[in-house]
Amino acid sequence: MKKLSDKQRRIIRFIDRFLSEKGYPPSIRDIQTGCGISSTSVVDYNLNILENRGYISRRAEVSRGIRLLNRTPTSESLVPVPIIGLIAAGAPIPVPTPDTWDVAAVSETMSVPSEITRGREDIYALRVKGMSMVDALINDGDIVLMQHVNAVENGEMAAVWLRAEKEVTLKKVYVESNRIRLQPANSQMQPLYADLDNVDIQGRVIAVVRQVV
Amino acid sequence: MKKLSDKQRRIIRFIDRFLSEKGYPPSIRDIQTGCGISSTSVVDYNLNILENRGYISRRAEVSRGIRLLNRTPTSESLVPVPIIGLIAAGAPIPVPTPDTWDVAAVSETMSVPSEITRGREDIYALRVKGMSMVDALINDGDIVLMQHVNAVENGEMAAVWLRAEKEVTLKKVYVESNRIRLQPANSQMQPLYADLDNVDIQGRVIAVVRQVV
DNA sequence: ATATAGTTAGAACAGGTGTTCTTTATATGT
DNA sequence: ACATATAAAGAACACCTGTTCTAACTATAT
Repeated sequence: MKKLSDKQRRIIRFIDRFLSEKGYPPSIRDIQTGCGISSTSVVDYNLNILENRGYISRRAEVSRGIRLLNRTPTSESLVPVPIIGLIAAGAPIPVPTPDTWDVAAVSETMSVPSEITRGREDIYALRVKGMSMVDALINDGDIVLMQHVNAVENGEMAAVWLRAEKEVTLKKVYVESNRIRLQPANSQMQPLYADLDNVDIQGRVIAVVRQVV
Repeated sequence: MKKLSDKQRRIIRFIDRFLSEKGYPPSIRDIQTGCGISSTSVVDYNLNILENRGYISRRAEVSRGIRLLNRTPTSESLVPVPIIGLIAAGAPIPVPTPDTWDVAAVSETMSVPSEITRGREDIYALRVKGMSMVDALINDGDIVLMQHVNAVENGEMAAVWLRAEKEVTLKKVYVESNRIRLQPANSQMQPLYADLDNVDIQGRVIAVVRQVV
């Protein structure tokens, strides 16, 4: 696919700016003056190219009927996720309740793009306390996005409660004949083997977010 | 403040639906037929009321110049970030250019909450290739959000290019008298010391995102 | 040079669109 | 009942705006 011309890139950027500043799309003549183009037909010409290449969509005969594609196609939005507690060694992770699901009832929330939650609704977040998860490449202060399930597919990362050790750990879970292999995210480290009835799956790890600054 | 009439609430809901479905605001006549209203002047009349009460804002004489207020107070929104390349051992990270800043010109983008970018504009993303960053608690496939700067404050995490070793590494940077201390994110690991003119600051790390499933 | 595709210019048309005016209807308060 | 404010109807106007047409101008390749 051919690259966009300088003018076409300028038009897209202008539409974007105009849209977020004013809240409605620009008319062709807005684009004309805003990008210093000599004729409306030139704008029309380049808009058609942009439409054919999938950058915008236009509604014929509709004034300001331009929309930017590929960018927030409405399906993309912010999903509020409740931060319901801590994840730390020595204590099982908090179990989400109908109450803590409620974004309004929880003191702390974060917003994540729906890209990440992908429509899954039963998602909550935990703040990591301490360095006990470094073998999972998770640092003190990181936020772990969890989904409340009590079984996971082989190879998925889960919050695992080890009954005997009284520890919660984040590992990839593989069920093998009569034991469970817990594989650290850091593939250079050795796996851990646990008895079937020594492990409780407490949730599935969806994502890890570390805000540095 | 008086309550909105049934018709006015219907109008607002219609504008909202129309906007998210089509990507551009409705015309007065769109609202008229969409809400089953008998005259454009009635729509105009009610829109003026809605504007006076702060529900919408209108641009006089501008077709479809309606915007919904009070919704997404601009404080929280999704910011598109271009993913401009890879970060891997043995090669410096790609330098963002005016071209790669342009979200429209880049093949891959991700959306992050403005919570994370906090208004900073010159932010880009890199995908981590390989396991060379495990000492920074960063895994193969993670995405690193960067800000293009060539100097950082003491203690900030930066992408550091080591000239002699021909390696890029992510470390907390501390300038000490005549050398630079590079502290791994994993505080259980030992710091590295480097000569002042052996290091290039290539960018500041804003956040790390690891999507597991 | 010649041909071809890509791009630009200017003008004009037809319909969309916000606005305004007058008249009538409905509600609200005294 | 009366006065007043609020709401609605319908029509008409003037400008906005997408579209289209023709002509000219580049650039590139043959």
